[in-house]
Amino acid sequence: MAQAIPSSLLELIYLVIEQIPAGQVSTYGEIAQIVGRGSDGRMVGTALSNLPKARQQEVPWQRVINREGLISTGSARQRELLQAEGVPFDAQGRVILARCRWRGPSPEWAAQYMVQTLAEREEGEQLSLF
DNA sequence: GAATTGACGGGGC
DNA sequence: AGCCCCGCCAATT
Repeated sequence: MAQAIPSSLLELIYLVIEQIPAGQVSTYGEIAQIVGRGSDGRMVGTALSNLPKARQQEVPWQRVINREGLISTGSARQRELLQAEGVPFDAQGRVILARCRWRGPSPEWAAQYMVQTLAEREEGEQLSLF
């Protein structure tokens, strides 16, 4: 088995974010949904705002954006990193979530760390193809 | 220990 | 689309 389940909520949040593949993104709310344990989007935001400098190299913080597809920090640096990974943006500068949203951890991984998987999105989430 | 803050989200208008 | 209010709760002060 890989590593132990983090005892601290912040560490677990970091661990989940580390699972997001390059080129894909997730939202604060979804990370919280996966982590469970009563966490919510704000906590994920708090966790990232407190992300130690040392961890910035292992936690892909840039792949977590808000539900609007906007970069909450307004950081140009964050956008550059995402574009470099191939994350699609629309003309309004919003990430096209319909095309690069992370589907969440595999059932196996989720079971191993006792976290949740994302519910299937049956909605016809507008495939804003323009 | 109490009050405040916040890289959020959903719902109502 | 935009705006406002409210809940949620760890971290900070």
